[in-house]
Amino acid sequence: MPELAEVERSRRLWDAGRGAKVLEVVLRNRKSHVFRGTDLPSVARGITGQPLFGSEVVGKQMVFRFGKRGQRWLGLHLGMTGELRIEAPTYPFLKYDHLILRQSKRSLVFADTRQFGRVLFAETDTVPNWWAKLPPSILSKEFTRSAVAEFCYRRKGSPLKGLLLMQERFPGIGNWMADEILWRARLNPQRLAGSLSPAEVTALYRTTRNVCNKAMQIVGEDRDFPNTWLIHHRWTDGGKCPRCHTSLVRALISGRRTCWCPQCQPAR
DNA sequence: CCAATTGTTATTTA
DNA sequence: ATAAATAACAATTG
Repeated sequence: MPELAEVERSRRLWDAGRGAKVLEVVLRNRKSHVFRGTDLPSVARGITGQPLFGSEVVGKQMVFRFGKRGQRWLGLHLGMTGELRIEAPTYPFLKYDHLILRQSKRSLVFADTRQFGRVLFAETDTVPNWWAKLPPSILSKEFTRSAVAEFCYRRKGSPLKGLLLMQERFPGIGNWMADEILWRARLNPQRLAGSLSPAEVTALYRTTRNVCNKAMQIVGEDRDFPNTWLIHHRWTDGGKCPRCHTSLVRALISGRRTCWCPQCQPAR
């Protein structure tokens, strides 16, 4: 379930191998869709024998840097079903394990059944283009109310649900987080971005930051989301709004399954 | 066999 | 030219 917080959790998992050398790079399923456009020989050549230098995350994108100066960049995206795991050093592999980095004390595993994820690689002392062009994180200083307001205007014809899924402005937001944010901001997901009052734009901005902040905190402390969050109620039939206990409604909006409370989030 | 799936991107439509 | 909708990608599950 890779959205913002889960991606951070994954990064942290692999980061356990920081400082340790990669003894072997195992590439399985070389034809896999996750390697579309990836030059596999340079991945193997570039990482074998190199220490894990550090890792970063922006939205749903992760980068793991290798080498003494961190000049070998391995970009990972988990797509819809990707996951990172830590296994024993001699762990063999399962069917959908695509990339395994062997260290003396552990194996770093990247698996993805549906293969919408992606592996990128670059060897460069400067930041690779695919990393440099990422938008500012939602929890960074550059993510401001006015940036959200401008985006609402530019995408004025988009339903709010679709708006929040646009990674160019809301990196890391996925299906469940979008629903969570709109529910908390009391905004109907079908409302068009251009229809928001200034107060509603403020609410959208603040709630977005808030939900991201809380999600990161919860993952950091390795806790589960409280039962007062919509996420626990949105998938099951007959789910009730945790706030007012009205029956939740589900429909396809912006092509994505969406859940909301008709009482708290009126259509207008 | 059909529909659905916590994502992105190329193509089509308006 | 823009922006929004749709199809496609691949695999599994009910």
